[in-house]
Amino acid sequence: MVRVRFAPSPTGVLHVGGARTALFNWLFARNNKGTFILRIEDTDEVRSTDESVGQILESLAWLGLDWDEGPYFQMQRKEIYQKHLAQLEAQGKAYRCYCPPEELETMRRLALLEKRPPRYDGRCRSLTDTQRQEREAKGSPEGQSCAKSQGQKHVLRFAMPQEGETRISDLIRGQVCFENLLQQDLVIQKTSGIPTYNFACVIDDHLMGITHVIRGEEHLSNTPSQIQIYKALGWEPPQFAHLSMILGPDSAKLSKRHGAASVMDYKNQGYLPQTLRNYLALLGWATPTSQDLFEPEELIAKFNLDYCQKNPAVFDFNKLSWMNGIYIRKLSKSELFQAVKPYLPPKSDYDESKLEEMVGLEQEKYKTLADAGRLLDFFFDENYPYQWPDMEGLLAKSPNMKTAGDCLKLAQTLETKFNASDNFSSQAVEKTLRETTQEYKWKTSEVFHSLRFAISGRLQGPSLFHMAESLGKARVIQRLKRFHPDPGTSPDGSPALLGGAPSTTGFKGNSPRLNPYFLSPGHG
RNA sequence: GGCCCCAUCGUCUAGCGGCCUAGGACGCUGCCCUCUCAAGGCAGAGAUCACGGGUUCGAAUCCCGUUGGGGCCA
Repeated sequence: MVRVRFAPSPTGVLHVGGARTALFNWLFARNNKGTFILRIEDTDEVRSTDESVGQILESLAWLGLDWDEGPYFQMQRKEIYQKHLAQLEAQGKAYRCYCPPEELETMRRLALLEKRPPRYDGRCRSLTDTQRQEREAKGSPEGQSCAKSQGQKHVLRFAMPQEGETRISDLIRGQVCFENLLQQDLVIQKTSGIPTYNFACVIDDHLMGITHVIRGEEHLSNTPSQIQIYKALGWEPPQFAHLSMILGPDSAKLSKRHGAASVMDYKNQGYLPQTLRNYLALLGWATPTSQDLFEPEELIAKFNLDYCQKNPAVFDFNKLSWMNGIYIRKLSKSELFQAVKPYLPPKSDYDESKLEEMVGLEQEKYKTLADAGRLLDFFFDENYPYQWPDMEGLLAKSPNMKTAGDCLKLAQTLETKFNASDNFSSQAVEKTLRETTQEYKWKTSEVFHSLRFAISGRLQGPSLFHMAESLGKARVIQRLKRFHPDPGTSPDGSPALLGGAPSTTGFKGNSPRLNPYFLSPGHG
């Protein structure tokens, strides 16, 4: 029976590297009909926070990675570690070290200076009983954690075997060999009495019956020490699988610097959980056919540790965006609307069904949900500007429409026609437009683009007829009245060349990063 | 500094001794579709498989070394 765990330290947000580890564990468990356990490794009493625990749980839930057991908290299991710590000490497999932190620091510096590996020399290992009593009496070390109430006068170090080697049969990397003599006697219990990460991890993995430890490559170097602890306790180590790292575009470890590093960053920027899950699965894992897109069940069915990649993977924001577009297009209109809603202006004159219709018009263009701003802003802003260079561009491409005045005339014609008709469905709008094209003997594009420009201030947008229908007759006519393609014809006489009055809604599309709606969904 | 890991198009990767004149995907370029932008379809550019030695009839694939990147000790 497969039992795996994800064991984050609650010292910050859940990063994509951690999320990928969680995902692979989860996939492995589900694929093998095994158990996925969540364990919070909060033994770093200084840096661990409840807030971080909350964020990690929230991130996992958002990604849809549900756990079968836990969360367990290591700080609630201190007695358990205590027992095994005492056992090792009694058996002489661990010893008290009284070296003060400053002394260790000096030793390390000296070692580096002499170009030796900066490892603890094991000087406390061979202390006699009398020497030990002396140290106890003196009361060192004086580390910060020692100052705490239950501080002890020593740390406990694990006595690594001095000869032989430790072999790891890694499921991804194969045989990896470490010489025992080169491993240092690592601290397994701090002066505070709390076990260190490496120790608590071993105890829990054993006691929780973990069969496969799937974790990041950064833990590979810790593994020989951990294996020796298993042996000292008379336990069989689990199987190990060390996943390659995830890097940023500059080949450095992925971090905040690269734009988004935490799972919640991606959520807030408008990525779908199914996108991130699918994309993360592709970092360091691939099927023999290099398949890119997976249905959730398919991913579980096909997941296999044998397909894991050994070399590190660079996180490709481009591909993530492409994939997000794919998943956004797969949403139903109402799902899309619900997802995009937090990115829409908090208030507008449109009712829900109208909004849903508008959101759906641009479904194939979203890369992220936050694109709603860029894509739909003109629906909400009656004071959108007209840019003269756009008008010029329009004229340049129009053999029949010679001047801005011609454009205005067309707008007036359309205004009259729309006014005269009761039907303002997209079909009716199209009919009117095509008729007008005939009458004017212009190219369809000349007429269509002119109307688009007049009623939205843009040359790009959704299907013109549907866009008009969504805006509604009254609004379209109002916008046509407002249309002023050049300064001479501006209805209020103000210079219209470089755009109209400032936006009243604050919902402007060209610089989404500056707009609060795009930064935080759920605003307002 | 020591130990450990890694090395195929810009990126994610397929490949596990002959099917490879190296396949797919993102991105890029062009064409088609089209009321614009997208989406979609088609085509194209892009990798002397890090380098140097071996082993073999034959190597991207196995071995050794070098270089480069990363991790741990921190």
